[in-house]
Amino acid sequence: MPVRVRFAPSPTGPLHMGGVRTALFNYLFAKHTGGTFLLRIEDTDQNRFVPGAEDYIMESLRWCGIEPFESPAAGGPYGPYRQSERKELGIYASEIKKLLDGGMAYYAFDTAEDLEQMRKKLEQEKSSNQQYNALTRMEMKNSLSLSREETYSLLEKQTPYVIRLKTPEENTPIRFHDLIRGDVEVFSHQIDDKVLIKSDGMPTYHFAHIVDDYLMKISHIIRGEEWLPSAPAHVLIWKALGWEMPALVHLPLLLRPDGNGKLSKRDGDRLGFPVFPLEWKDPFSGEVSTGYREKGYYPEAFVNMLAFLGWNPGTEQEIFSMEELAAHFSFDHVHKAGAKFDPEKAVWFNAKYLHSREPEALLPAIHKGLAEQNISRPFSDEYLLKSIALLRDRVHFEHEMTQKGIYLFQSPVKYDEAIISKRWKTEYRVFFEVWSEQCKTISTADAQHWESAFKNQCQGLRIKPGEVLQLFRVLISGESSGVDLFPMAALLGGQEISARIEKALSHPLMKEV
RNA sequence: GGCCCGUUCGUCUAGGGGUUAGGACACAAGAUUUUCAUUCUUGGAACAGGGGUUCGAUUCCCCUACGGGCUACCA
Repeated sequence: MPVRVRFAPSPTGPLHMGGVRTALFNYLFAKHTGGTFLLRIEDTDQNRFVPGAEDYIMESLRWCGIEPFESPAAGGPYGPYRQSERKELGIYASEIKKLLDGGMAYYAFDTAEDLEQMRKKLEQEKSSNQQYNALTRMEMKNSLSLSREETYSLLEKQTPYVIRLKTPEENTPIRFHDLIRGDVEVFSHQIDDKVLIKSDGMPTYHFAHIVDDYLMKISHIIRGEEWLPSAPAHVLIWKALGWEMPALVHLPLLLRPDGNGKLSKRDGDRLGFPVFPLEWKDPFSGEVSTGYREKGYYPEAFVNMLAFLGWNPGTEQEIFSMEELAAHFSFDHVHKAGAKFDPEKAVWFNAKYLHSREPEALLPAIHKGLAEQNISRPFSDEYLLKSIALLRDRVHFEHEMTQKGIYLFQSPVKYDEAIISKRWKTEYRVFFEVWSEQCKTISTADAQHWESAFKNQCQGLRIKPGEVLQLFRVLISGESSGVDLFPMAALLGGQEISARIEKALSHPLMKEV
């Protein structure tokens, strides 16, 4: 049986990184086995529909390089790929009729108030069972508790109803196998009579996904662990429909970095990291949430990081391309426990990718960064390449090269006050005046030459290099730390260095101290 | 409350009846002959607890504790 897997999000908002990881594991498994990965939109809840969410999901997957072979946009042989459109085809209606006719599902007419009352009562009784199921349904208003005539009359009067799954009357064990968790057993009285068709005529997730997975010939259901508790009910539905079940795979959850609980949007806001792949603007509130893309992450790094949340290759290799990931992926190496997300490791992954980029490949990023900082002065590629060589390994993101290394492209406008007040002495003024003059005469781009010239002068004036080294840096860059000092001087050139020193020496900070 | 799933350094994890319990992130120290970063080296740091089974258990079984998930006409 060929492998066919699906990612089935509902368009109720932006896809969060946990969802992306579920999509990724589906995709990797498909690629690994030579199978098919498809995207199905589960939009059966009309109340929660959010405009733009479906496009967001598609764009997120595209950015990550997780392209579905079949989808609402790409089409495919098992369409349509939106459940709302499948409903129009009458697929769910014909299947639910089989269940109704076979006595495996029934009509229920209870109102919201009825249900609330039942739950209250059960809670007051401290009953261990608090569900609408085999133990309680005969006390409710449905086609099982009502006479045939009463039921017909209610239906004729167009009384709102739902269709529920009829779980077994006896408390029988339901067993299933999960590729990650092994055998799981639950007793049927623990399961509720799940609503299969809502009063608006739409199927619920529980019913729709089973019909669609069957019709789309899905071989493996790979989804988050939050679905594990309802899996036994799904087993019952599969059996009632008389279909062979796909394999079940429940992935561990992504947990918040601190404390406990599922990763949520709030954690991102609070701890300052994105939880969404792409920026998202809420169409109702207008609230904007940032994304990994907008924060400057490479999609490759993001995917690599995500893959390692709950999975490992069993070796010590950590950097994997999508192809390598697919080649090595297996559920045998998926961890059972939830994984706490560590934003710092995400940064590390990005830096790792950045540091292995060829300098030439970083040219566009530098141009973009300079434009963003309104620096219009043209630089030669040679100059830019040398700057990249100096900057690349000390930053974590492309845009940081022109932010943290802005002094390579413009003369500093302010100086690190703390370091100046700590180190500056009046007698150094002479040193730097002499040094500035000397710089004018240095025309070489050889960093070694610059270093020995600087040290020679220190010796001549009986000053230890360590005393003035950092001041030299502050004078020409404004910063107390930065790229290698003498290569930077060599890059900027004698005239520029001299000009910057003179400009700095006329600054009030250097005058008054 | 009930049910299900889980538990190896702070975090992500490897391992699996006999190991100096391995790696990565983070952290600390040292080195690159005097800044900062990178890099390199080194270091501290873990098998939740209690019972079994066994010559031997971190590894297998049970219990407890703790954590998480689910408990909607949401997915």
